[in-house]
Amino acid sequence: MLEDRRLAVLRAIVDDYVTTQEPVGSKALVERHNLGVSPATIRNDMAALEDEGYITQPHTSAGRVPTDLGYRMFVDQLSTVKPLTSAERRAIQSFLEDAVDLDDVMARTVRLLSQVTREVALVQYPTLSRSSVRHVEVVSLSTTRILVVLIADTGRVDQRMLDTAAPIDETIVADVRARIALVIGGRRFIDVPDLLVGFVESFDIHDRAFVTAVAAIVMELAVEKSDQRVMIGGTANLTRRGDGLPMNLQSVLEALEEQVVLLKLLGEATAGDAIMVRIGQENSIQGMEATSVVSTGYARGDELVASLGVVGPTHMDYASNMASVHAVAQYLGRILSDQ
Amino acid sequence: MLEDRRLAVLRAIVDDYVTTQEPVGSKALVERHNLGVSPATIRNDMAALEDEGYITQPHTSAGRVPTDLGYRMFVDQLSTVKPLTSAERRAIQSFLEDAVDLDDVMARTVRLLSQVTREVALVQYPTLSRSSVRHVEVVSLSTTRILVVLIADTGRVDQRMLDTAAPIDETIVADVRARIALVIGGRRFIDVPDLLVGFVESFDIHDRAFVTAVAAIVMELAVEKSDQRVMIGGTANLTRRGDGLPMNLQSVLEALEEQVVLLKLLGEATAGDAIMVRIGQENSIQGMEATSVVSTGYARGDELVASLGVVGPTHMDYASNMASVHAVAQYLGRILSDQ
DNA sequence: GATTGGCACTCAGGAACTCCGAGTGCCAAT
DNA sequence: ATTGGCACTCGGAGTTCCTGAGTGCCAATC
Repeated sequence: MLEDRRLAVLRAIVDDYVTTQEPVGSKALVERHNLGVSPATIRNDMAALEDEGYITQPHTSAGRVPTDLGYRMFVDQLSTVKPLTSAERRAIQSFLEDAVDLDDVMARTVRLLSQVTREVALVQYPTLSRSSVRHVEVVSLSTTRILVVLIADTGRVDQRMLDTAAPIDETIVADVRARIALVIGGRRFIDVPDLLVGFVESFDIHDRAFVTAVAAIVMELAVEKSDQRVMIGGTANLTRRGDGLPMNLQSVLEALEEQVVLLKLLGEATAGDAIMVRIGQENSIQGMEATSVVSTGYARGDELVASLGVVGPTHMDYASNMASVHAVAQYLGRILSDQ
Repeated sequence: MLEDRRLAVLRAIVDDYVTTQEPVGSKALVERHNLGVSPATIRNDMAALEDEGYITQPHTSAGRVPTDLGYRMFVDQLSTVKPLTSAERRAIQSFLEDAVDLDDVMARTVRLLSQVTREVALVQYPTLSRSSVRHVEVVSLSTTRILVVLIADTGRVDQRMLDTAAPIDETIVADVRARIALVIGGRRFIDVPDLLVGFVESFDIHDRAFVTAVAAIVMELAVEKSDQRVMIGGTANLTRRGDGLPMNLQSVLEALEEQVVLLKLLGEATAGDAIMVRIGQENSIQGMEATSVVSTGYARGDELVASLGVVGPTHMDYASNMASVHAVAQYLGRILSDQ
């Protein structure tokens, strides 16, 4: 009972602080939420919560503000994911299904997510490693220039240029194209390195330098470059909050320009399709100590292929954002699988 | 003589204001620049400059600040483009020439430009219209799903998915692939629509629905989508200025999220390889009334293929930024042509 | 006619000060 | 355990004052 009320108080504090952005006091709390007790009682609870590290005072004689730990507790208590309204669902669906290609799907998703949550949205491109090679193309652009293109069954296309020392004959290019397609076509990206064992040796010794280079590029495309892309949108939302920005805008913007950082932010979310929330300092990235990340994986069919999520201040609306992230991930998965 | 000094005064005001960000007064002016006259004389000149609309006072009894018109005059007077140091040149060159493919070149360029100028950098992907088709590929991903890929001689790759109503036979796909490659391979993108006249009719009537769809996509890729991509970077630089931000950060960030807006910003710069500067309100885009754009075209070989530039507050360092934009455009062109 | 020193005037912005009220902790009573 | 009472704290809003950088104008000078 006592414990119950304390949790209710914490929840109420987070609620109020998220909406008003101002430290919340005991009196305001009993007025707005109908807890059936007096302010004095609440004060006792608040003192206890402060001792336990869930809330803090910006200065003596001011209301309380949740700490990272407080948000954490709050989020952990959130069991029921608030469902979206049917209007929202319709909007999401129709917005996404007009997409014409993978880039478009990603672009629409990031836009959608940032508009719905009013936070910064991140969407990772489907990873190649778990999908397979739909098509591989080797094209000569000039006598010393070759373009290698890999097309995944997710619709993702990656290409890479190759400059050779000596001119390459078109017949060899055609030969390589045909044979490499035979070897890795339809196979999983993750198996590509194994499949290419011995591939180079099957060619005439004169051509091996070239074939080796092509094989290296294919491997690079299939493995190393396989999850390098993240799309970002809604950065303008960082400035939306009332001036009381608890985070350094510049450092956040800087961090968000690094693909590597974005991948790290999302990458830690790969554990299943659960919704992951990283709050403030739980997040190890330089310059993002005062931000939270809500993310989850999304699937194509029944395979997780990548992650998406939002980044915002620690005093974000976790409940809504978790619901939105969840819903968008669901619909994105559906779109990817349908098509 | 008199006119000369007025210009010198304007130049000095812009110089000082750009560095200090504070209204500049007559006394400070004679101290910092060695104009051989007294403050009183400068005051007269300043009054005249104000009458002519080149400078203004934020409030009575404060120093002067350049107006958009003042910056315009200043920029027009800048004849000599300040050359970069040889160290800077080396840095640019080595940074750009490590790029592995077109995406990488663009990413490096945008990063470079934003770091050198400390402004927001924009780089447009090479336009297709003036380049030619290096390769066209039609691949069936499934029986009702076709992927069309167009590769330009600039190294740019565009793809587009097509869902068909009825299943398509692989032999037809191969036929279309071969014949369309024959028709438009090696030709200029700009000529593609003409070349495709009568193409559909050369097929069996049963296949025309499919062929029409493919042709439509090829045309779309070749023409409509031909200059749709702009890369952006360095948005964190928007927050760098001392708090006295004369522009609304949010509206600028919002505007910069719209590809269309970016294209418009750069698109107006296509006139030759001259450096174009659009100052404040000269720029018609919503939300960017307090920003300036410095941009120029860049060439591949001797053909202009697209534009790049920087966006920043009207009180940017025009001389340096113009030099940087010019230099980066030069080197980018060189890299694109070399390879 | 251009330049200059002198001078009265303006006014934004910082410093110092006051004051209010939301909020707290603690305690005795219930 | 809860509550009303009460003394205490202190950030922030509001006010006032003051300074100094900067101006415009004018008469004197070159």
